[in-house]
Amino acid sequence: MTNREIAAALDEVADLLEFQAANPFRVRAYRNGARRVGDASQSLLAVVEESGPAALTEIDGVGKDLAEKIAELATTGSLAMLDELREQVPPGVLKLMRVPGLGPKKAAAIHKELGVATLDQLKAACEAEKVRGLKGFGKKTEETILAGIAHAEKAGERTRWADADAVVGRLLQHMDGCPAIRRREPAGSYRRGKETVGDLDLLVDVGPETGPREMDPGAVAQAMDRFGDFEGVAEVIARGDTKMSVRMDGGLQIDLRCVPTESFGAALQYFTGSKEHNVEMRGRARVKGLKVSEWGVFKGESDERVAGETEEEVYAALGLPLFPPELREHRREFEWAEEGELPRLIELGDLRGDLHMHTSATDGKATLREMVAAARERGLEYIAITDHSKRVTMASGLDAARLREQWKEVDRVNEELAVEGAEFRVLKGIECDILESGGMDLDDDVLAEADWVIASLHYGQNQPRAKIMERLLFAVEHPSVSIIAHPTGRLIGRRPPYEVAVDELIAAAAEHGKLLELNANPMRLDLDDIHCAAAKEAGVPIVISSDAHSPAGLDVLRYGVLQARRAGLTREDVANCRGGASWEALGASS
DNA sequence: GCCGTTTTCGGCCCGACTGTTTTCAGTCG
Repeated sequence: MTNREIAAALDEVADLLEFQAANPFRVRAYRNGARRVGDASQSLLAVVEESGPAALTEIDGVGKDLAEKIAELATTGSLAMLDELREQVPPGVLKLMRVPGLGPKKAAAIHKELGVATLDQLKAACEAEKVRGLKGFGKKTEETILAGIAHAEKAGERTRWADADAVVGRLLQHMDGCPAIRRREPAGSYRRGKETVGDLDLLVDVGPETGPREMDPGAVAQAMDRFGDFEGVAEVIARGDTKMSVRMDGGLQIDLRCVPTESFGAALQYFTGSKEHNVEMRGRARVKGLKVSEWGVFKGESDERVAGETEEEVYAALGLPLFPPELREHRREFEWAEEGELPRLIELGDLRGDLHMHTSATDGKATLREMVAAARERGLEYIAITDHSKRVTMASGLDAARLREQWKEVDRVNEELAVEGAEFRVLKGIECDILESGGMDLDDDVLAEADWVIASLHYGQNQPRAKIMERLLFAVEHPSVSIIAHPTGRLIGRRPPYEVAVDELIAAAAEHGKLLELNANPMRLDLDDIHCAAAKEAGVPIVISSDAHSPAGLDVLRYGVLQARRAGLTREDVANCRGGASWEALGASS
C-alpha cells in the first residue's frame, strides 16, 4: 500500500472509533498517525521491507501498536482491526458525521434510535420531524441538519489557494471600509499557504480591551455588520460576542474573529494554526508553567498576561522563534528551532529565471517576443522557451524542423538583446514528451542541441507503476534531459497523481544530477511540499516554473514559491534563483 | 494509543458558540 492509502485507512479507523465514542485521545493518536504517514516522504512499505515494523516507531507519534498496524496495511493491503470496525458500524453511517453540526454523539444517537444509516434516510427522518423528538435534539437542530445535508454531499471539497486568495483580496478591501477596525489579517490554512483551504478566517483588531476579555461592543457590532454586508454572503451561520460565521454563495465558509489589540498577536498565532502546531505550543507552555490561548500567554492559572499583542512575543514567551506561517504544520519546525536551523525561506524576489513556458508556436497565446517582453517586465534575467514536442498533436507540438526554426528565432532575439545591452538571455528549450511506449519524442541529435530539455509525460497516464517508472527513469538517465516537469501529473481536486514512486524518481535524479520541477500552476503545484522537502533532503535542486501559456501566466510563480516555502526550501535549494543564463550554471550536469 | 527534565502511569490544549439545557453537552476549530 502507498503512504496515502495507509493514511486514509488510519483516518477511517479514527472515524469509526470516534463514532463508537472511544477514548478521544486514542482517536487522536490514529489521526496523528495518519497525518505523519501522509507527511512521510519515503515509502513506508519500503521501510518495513528493509528494516521491519519496529523502524516505524522512529516516526513521531507512532508507537509499537501503530507501527504494527501500519506494517500490516503496507504489506497486506488490509487491516484486521479496521475490518472488524467496519462490521460494527453500518456502511454510510460515517457520512452522517460529515453533516455540519453532527458529531459522533449526535450521529450515533440518530443511528441508534431511528435506524438511520444514509444521508437520504437522514433527510427523510428530518422531514418527517422524527429527529426533533430525540433527547438533546429540538426543532432548531433538525432544521440545521436538514440545511447541512446539502453541504455534506460535497464535504471534503476544498478551495484552491489561488481561488481563496481572490476572495481574500475582495474581503480585505471591503473590510477596510469599516473605521472600527484597526488591523486585519487573514489566518488559518490560507495564511499557511496550503494548496487548498477548507474555510477562511479573518481576524480584526477592534481596539483596546474594555475589561478582561472584553471589547467595545459597538466596535464589534460595526465589524460584524460590515462583514455581513460582504458581497456574496448567502447566510449567517453564527454570530456571537467575538465570532461570526457566514457561508458564501459558492459554499465557502468565512469566519470573522474580533479581538482586542492586546490579544491580536496571540489570536493570530492561534487561528493561523495548524491545530497540531498549536497543540505542541500549548504542551510546551504547560511545561513552563504558562497557559496559551487566543487571548494571550498567561502565568499559570492566573490572569497575568505575559504576551499577546504580537506573534513574536507569544513565541518568545515560550523560547521559540517567529515561525513563518508556512512551516507551522508540526513537521520539523520545532526541531529546527531547537537546533537553530530554521531555514530562511525562499521569496518571490529570489527567482531570477523561468524555465518552462509556451508560445503561440504550440498552445501558447503569445509570441516568443511577447513572452520575452513579459518576463523582462517582471524583472527576470533569463527564460527558457519550452514548447511541446510533436507527440502533443492537440497543441500542434513541434517536430525537429519547426523546433530548429524556433531556435534560430531565439538566436536572433539574443543577438538583439546583446546589441541593446540588456542583461537578459533566452535559452533554447523544449518540453519533450516521454512516449507511451518509452523513449523520447525527439531524436537524440535534436535534444543534444538544446540548452534546456524538459521531459514530461502527457500520454499513457493510466499505465501501471512499473511502466510509468520505466518511462520516467529512462528520461532521467537520458544525457540531454535536464529536468522532469510536473512529475506526478496530479491536478488538485480533479485528477490523482499517476502511479509514480516519487522517492525512486528523486533518488534517480540525485544519482544522475538532474533537477525536478515544482510546477507553479495553481491547479498543479507538482511536486508538492512533501516531495519538494524530500528532494531537498536528497540534494536534488528544484526549479519553480510557471508553465505559462501567456504573459499573465508568468504571474503564477508566486504560488510555486508559497509551496516551496511550505517545503522549507531556501533560495539555495531552488536552481532558478541562481544567476547565469546557461543551464550548466543552474546546477544540472549533462 | 502515545509518551517521559512530573519518566512506565496518568495524563493528554483551550475556548467560543448553539441549542435545549435550569447548569451543560456537543460540536467546531
